[in-house]
Amino acid sequence: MARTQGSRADITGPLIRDEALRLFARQGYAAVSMRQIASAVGVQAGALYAYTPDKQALLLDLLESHMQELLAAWKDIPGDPLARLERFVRFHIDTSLDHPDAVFLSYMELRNLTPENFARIADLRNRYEARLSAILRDGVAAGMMQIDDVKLTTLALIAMLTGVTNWYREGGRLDRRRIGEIYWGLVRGAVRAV
Amino acid sequence: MARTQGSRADITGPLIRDEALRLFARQGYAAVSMRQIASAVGVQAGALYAYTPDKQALLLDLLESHMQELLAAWKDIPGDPLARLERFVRFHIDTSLDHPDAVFLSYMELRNLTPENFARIADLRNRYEARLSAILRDGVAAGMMQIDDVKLTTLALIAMLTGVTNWYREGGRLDRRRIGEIYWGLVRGAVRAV
DNA sequence: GTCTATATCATGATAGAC
DNA sequence: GTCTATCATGATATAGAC
Repeated sequence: MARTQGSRADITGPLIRDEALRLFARQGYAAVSMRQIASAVGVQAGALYAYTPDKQALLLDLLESHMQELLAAWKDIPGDPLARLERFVRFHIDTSLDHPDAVFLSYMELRNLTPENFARIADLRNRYEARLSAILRDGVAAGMMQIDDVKLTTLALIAMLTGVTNWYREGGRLDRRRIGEIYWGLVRGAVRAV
Repeated sequence: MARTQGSRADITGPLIRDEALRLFARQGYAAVSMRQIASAVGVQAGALYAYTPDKQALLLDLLESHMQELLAAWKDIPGDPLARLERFVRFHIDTSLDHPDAVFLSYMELRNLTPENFARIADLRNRYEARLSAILRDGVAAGMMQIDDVKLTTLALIAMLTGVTNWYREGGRLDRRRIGEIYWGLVRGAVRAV
């Protein structure tokens, strides 16, 4: 028995997520219509509702799976806090540049989440920040870093690293490896591990 | 001769700008309706159009005057590059905390500007960043700082400093002076001026 | 300068055919 | 699973009275 007209359930779902992420990041959640997403996917607007109950659930899904992926991807290693910090810096930059749209969404569209959904994302974000805080604390304890305030330094460093997505362009003046080196130099100095 | 009904031209203009800034920052440009702004001001939606030709012009006006104010407020001083850098750090943090909504808008709603309007804001932003780059270059020339890449370091530091608006809450654990100290410590280390 | 009323259009979401 | 058609709502912006 042949499929019904134009059914492509296997690829439509991921496509909706991809296009929604791209459009939300470029124009903002509120500025993007369901018709616009549907058009980018190549279906009619009504078809989207076979995959998501509503627009808000689509946003939550994008943010939540990004944060889950981020948490799952980072594997700390035992040993020298300085080596762990360098790995974190390069990991965070690489991941941010691999998923610039998701990173942008994560910082910009939290306010468009319902309070309950916001709490879920904030919790995931806190767990990620705690990974960096742990490294900094260990570095201080080992006498290898000098840090006035671990919590503030965590937030400051993450803001600095995430900022690469604001200006990085593929094929630009600096490649990723070089960017990682420069930022690692800044971070190493900031924690007085020169 | 008495004024016509409810006319308050002297205060309505600034009020519209204040409320629009507040609402745009909290909900996003696209998510805020002209009715919503009017309601916050205490007039009907139609009255807004006596002050702005349209919603886009209102956004441009807010962003442009914020950047102009920022540029006008920063006065560099001759002398020790390190002292100049410290002043810049404290200035940027204080200004960001004084105008958190405008700072947020400046980073967030550029994408909702028309290309022409975007170019105007980007130009102002570049001029501001150039102020910091100049200090860093002087610091390197004087042998007081070690910086791999002045342009990148400029962007990294500004992203870090601006990040305070993401978590700062009036009356929180740390006051502004202490925050300034901590960030200055991070910056001083990052440029190897320990 | 502000109000009321309205023109025009786009939106999120749903119903039912296939 | 997708389409077409549609409902109900709310958007920007304008016109004309006061």
